[in-house]
Formats: sequence, structure tokens, C-alpha cells
Amino acid sequence: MPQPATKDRIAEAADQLFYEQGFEATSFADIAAAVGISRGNFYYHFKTKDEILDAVISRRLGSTRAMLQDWQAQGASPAGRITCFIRILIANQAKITLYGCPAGTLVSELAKLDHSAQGQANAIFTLFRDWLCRQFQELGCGTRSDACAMHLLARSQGVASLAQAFKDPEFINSEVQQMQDWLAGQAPAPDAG
Amino acid sequence: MPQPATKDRIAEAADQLFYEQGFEATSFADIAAAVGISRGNFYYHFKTKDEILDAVISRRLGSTRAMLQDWQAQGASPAGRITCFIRILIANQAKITLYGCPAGTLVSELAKLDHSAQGQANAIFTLFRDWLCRQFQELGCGTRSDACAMHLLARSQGVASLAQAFKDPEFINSEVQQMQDWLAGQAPAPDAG
DNA sequence: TGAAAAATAGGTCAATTGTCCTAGGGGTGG
DNA sequence: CCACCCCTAGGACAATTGACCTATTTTTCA
Repeated sequence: MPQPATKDRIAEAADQLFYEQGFEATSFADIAAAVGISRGNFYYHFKTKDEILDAVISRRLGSTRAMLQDWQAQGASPAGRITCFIRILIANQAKITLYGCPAGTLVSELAKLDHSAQGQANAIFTLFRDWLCRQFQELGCGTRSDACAMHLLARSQGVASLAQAFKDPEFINSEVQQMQDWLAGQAPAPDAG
Repeated sequence: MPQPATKDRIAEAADQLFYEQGFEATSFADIAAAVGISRGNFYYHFKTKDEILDAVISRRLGSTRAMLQDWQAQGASPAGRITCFIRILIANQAKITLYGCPAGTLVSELAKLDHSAQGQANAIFTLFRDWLCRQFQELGCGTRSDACAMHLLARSQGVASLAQAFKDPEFINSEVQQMQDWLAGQAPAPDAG
């Protein structure tokens, strides 16, 4: 392996900066300074800012896929797996309070910029949506499964949005509790026909 | 009244552009072109981009206050007034699908920019929050009222966020229905103690 | 060792940004 | 008529941006 890092280090730094400052507000100079390399070297690895954005989105898609597979492999019940999803909000509580949801804020920004990478960014949401849909199907929600997935995604987005706006991490806890209560009511009643 | 418009026309155009393109992505030139005046004339009315942002937020605060007072004056039940709030999502369905929630996306952007007007933008949320809280109190939710207000705000934000991401206006309809169902269950049971 | 390739540094470029200044136009009141 | 003031226009400014190029260093490998 001739190249250990650099390109990855750039993508990693860009990932973080795009999350904290937004895509457009982050300049080449910002990323180069964060990595500790010159702008010239920078251009050797990525020819365009959009190329960096692609790399960042690919990174996020990859790590999201890995996370979902991880939950899948843990062999818990579908409800347990969905709970894993809900608890992302708690795992990332501090960062969400500061910067919002990484996926949601990026999608929103790219939509306003009418950026060509909108579709790729949305794929992160689609990943969660399809995965959640399958969990709800296993849970026995049938045709309601996709609606349940969308509902849960929306709730998560809303919680992140308001936690950020009001700088209130505690709000996340109470809403996570409510989402878990809602989840418990989603399985078809086991006693009724 | 010697000056009929101009300053207001600038604020109005900026309001729309900030919503559609975002604050940072909108330049002086964009606004001036939208109003049809020169950049020089522009500077006569607003010395700073932040000054324009202030004016835009003031505009939104004013129209939000007016809207809430309007609902209050219509004399419906508290539940009916909360329904008015929920139905904003439907009234602005098309724009939300394209640009998201005006308040939410602005607050998110300003937070990432660490902009000094964050507090003012948040005041829009606070306006809704306090108003909703009062409605839930009238509904009889007691100490749960503020939590109910936050919950409903979060749901609305989430719906707007996902409708925008998936370009799916229909999703708004189904979630609005669910919010109204939830609202119907919030009043304390009239038959019990 | 030595040549080819990969990687890095630093500088240049046009374009755009927010900011600012000055000249002029178009009324009103003396 | 002139002077005054509100408004407008157009240009100039330094700073920053994304993009690009060319030397120089470092690494690889025959």
C-alpha cells in the first residue's frame, strides 16, 4: 500500500468541517489547514470541491452501511434493531445539539444550492429508509412498513433540528423515550386474530 | 409618507432569496438584481449584509406574530388553533417540498456559520413554542404543555425536512393526519376523574 | 546507484464577495 | 431662480474564493 493516508485524511477533515461549518462555508484553505498540507498538494488529490464532496458523501454512505450491517449482525430482534437507530440521537447527542443531523443539514444545504450531488446525499436517507422499512416488515407492519420508516426518520430529523435550535440536549432524551414507546405499539397485537 | 417602498422591497426580495438559496449563498448582487436597483442604491438602505438579515428576521417575526394573533382572534377552540398550526405544512406544501421550513433551515444555517443573529432567528421558534404551549395549557395539558409544544414543533420540522429531501409533498399529508390524530388524544379524558 | 513516478509546496489567475465613495438626478421650499 | 435633501447610479476597493501550473522533494523500483 504505497499511500497510507493523505487523501483519506483530507476526506476525513472535509467530512468534519462540512458537518460543523457547512459545505459552502468551508474553503479549500480551511481543509488544507486542518490537514496540515499546502493548497497545492491538495489539488493533487482532489481537482474540484465537488470531488471532495463526493468523497465525503461516499465516506458517510460507507460508514452508514457498515453501521446498519453491524446492527443486523448483532442478531437482536427487529424492534431491538430499530431501537439502535433511535439511539443514534443519544450517541451523538452533543454534536447534534451543536451542528444538527449530519445527513439532514447537508441535504438541506445542497437542495438550496441546487447542487448536483443532491441525489447522492439523499442516498444516505434512502439507506436508512430502506433498512428501517425492512425492520418494520420483520416486525409485522406489512404495507405500513415504509410509512413507519418515514415516520421514524422524520421524528429523528425533527428532534435533531429542535435540539440544535434550542441548544437543548435534554430534549433528545425525552423524545427518544417517546419514540421507543411509539415503537412498542407498532407490532400487531399478538393476542388479536 | 415620502418613501413608499424600496427598503421594504429589498427586505422582501432578500426574504425570499434567503429562503430559496440560503443566507450565505445569496449575494448583494442577487438581491439588487431581484429588486431591480443598483448595488450603490442598495448600500444607501442597508450598510451591511447582517443588517439585511436583521430586517428579514424582523419581517418574519412580524408576520408570524400576526398569523398567531389571527388564529387567536378567530375564536376557535384551542384544539382548532393548534390544528391551524399543523396545517401550515399543507398551506406551504409546495414551497416546503422545494426549500424546507423557512425558520428551520435558517436557524440551522446560522448555527453552522456561528452567526451573531442566531438568537433572533431562534426567536421565531420561540414564538411558536410559547404560543403552542399556551394552547396546550388551555387544552388542559398542564405541566405537559411545553413538552407537547416542543413535540409538535419537532414533528413539523421533521416532516418538512423529509418532504424536502425526498421531494415528496404527499408525505406531508399523511403526517399531518397523524399529527391531528395525536392532537385528538392529548386532551385529558373528559369522563375520567 | 539512478531514473521514473508519486507526492508536496508555493505561487498565479480570473472571478466574486462585502464594503465603501463620489457624482448626479429630482423633487420641495425659500 | 437657487439651495437643499432624499434617493439613485456606477464604479473602486481589498479580501477571499476555487482553480490551475510549475518547480522541488520524496519515494519506488529496476
